[in-house]
Amino acid sequence: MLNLHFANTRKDALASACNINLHSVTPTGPTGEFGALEPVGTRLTFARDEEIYSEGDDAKHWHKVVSGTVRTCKLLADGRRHIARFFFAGDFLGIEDVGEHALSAEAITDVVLMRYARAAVERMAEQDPGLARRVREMAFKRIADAHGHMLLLGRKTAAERVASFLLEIADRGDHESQIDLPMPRYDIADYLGLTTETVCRVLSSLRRRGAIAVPNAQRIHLLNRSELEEVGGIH
Amino acid sequence: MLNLHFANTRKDALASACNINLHSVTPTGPTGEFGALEPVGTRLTFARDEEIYSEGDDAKHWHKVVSGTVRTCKLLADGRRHIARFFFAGDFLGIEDVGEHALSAEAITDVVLMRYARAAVERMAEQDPGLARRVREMAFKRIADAHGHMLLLGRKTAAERVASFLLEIADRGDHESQIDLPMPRYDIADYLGLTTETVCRVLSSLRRRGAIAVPNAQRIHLLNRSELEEVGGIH
DNA sequence: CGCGTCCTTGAGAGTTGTCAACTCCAGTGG
DNA sequence: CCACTGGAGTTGACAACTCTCAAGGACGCG
Repeated sequence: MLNLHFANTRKDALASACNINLHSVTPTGPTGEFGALEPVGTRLTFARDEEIYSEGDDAKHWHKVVSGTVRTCKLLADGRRHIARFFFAGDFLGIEDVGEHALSAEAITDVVLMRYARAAVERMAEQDPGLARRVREMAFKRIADAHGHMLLLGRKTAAERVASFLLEIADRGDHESQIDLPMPRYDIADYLGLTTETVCRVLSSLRRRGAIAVPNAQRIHLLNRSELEEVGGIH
Repeated sequence: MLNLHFANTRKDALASACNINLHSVTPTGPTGEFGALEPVGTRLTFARDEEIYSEGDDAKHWHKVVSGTVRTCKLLADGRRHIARFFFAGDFLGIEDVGEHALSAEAITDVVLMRYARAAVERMAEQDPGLARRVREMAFKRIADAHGHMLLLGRKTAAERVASFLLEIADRGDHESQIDLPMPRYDIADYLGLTTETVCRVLSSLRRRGAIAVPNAQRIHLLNRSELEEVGGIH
């Protein structure tokens, strides 16, 4: 049952510090429906495998992913790990942590983030009912996602979990049937409550069945979506 | 892997309909921090095993539990079930369901609820930033709880899950070391991602180890909290 | 080109699920 | 009042899915 994943300690000397640029506006455009936040944000970059914040840190900020991929995770005392969610460009992280962070956040790839002071966001929400509503609705969406994931973790088989995962990533990505997996297999395993080996075996089995193609470890083509949906347990 | 739980179809003739009393104020006092909602609520009662709402129904209302216990659950096509949460007196349910309910809600015991029209709550939240903030914070709390439960489902052993469950219920209940389990074993199993048999076996094992006493199936005494915390995986 | 990390596959072990039998208890009806 | 009944709870024997441990292969980076 032990599942130790040691953080990769290799760090690029250039990027090992968190480079804070005081540009107050991101060049990538408005923050989705949260454009009002733009002026109060700070731009940050993190290198691959760098920690963005740690479980137990004061939750003074929200972050929005500008580019790259982030994971949030929780650890048990003996090192067993669970990944709560993957965050891609445009996703907000840390919104639910009120006093201190309940999860740690780590950069899976090199990452660019916008950082917003929680106090400032709260202040704006007190003034702007529309912003407050959008925050509520984002939180509601997260709860609904969590319910789906709990069903997956509590009741789905390994094959169903992996198939559901591929469909989820495909839905969140740009291409309908071609997906990019920036995270290693053990991250997928910790997200799905499995081991690396089991994830690999299921992927191989799906490949042999012709449901997917795996040109390289980071790229997967969905060849037969309906078969995946069948394996994934049409909810 | 099949885990069919057929709803108990026995219903008291007297209580089979949902009795709507048009009293607009509950006699049990203010709605926690949501006292402002009181005047817009309606009182309802449901009999044991009655459905309060179903997955897919329009989510037109919030509910607050006045007395009794409620479960919210999600089903897979073949009947496998997951219980997302148990709701006791004072708990709100359905807040996260925006368009339609993502889970169904069922009465575990006879239940009294207050029902609030979602539209009215939204309208009040637009006017009252304090209410909006309390709703946000309740949602954030639910997300944090869900993260803890996902860690349990994804990475804890059967013994750890049951021990964590006992501690959770004890913390949410009135007594520190005496807990009341209104739900049957298969509800606990579906909450923890286990089977009834495994839940029973772990409880028996904890009883033999002297960590708990089980005077009857619905009542459990925590005799050695620190041992439970150890088994439950501290943190 | 060599090293390290990640990925993949195999063999065997272990935890939990499945199936089955029995007990317990509450509610029911004689 | 008590036997009957059916669902829930408990326990045992066995099966199976997933994990563990191990080894080899692929790929990227220096």
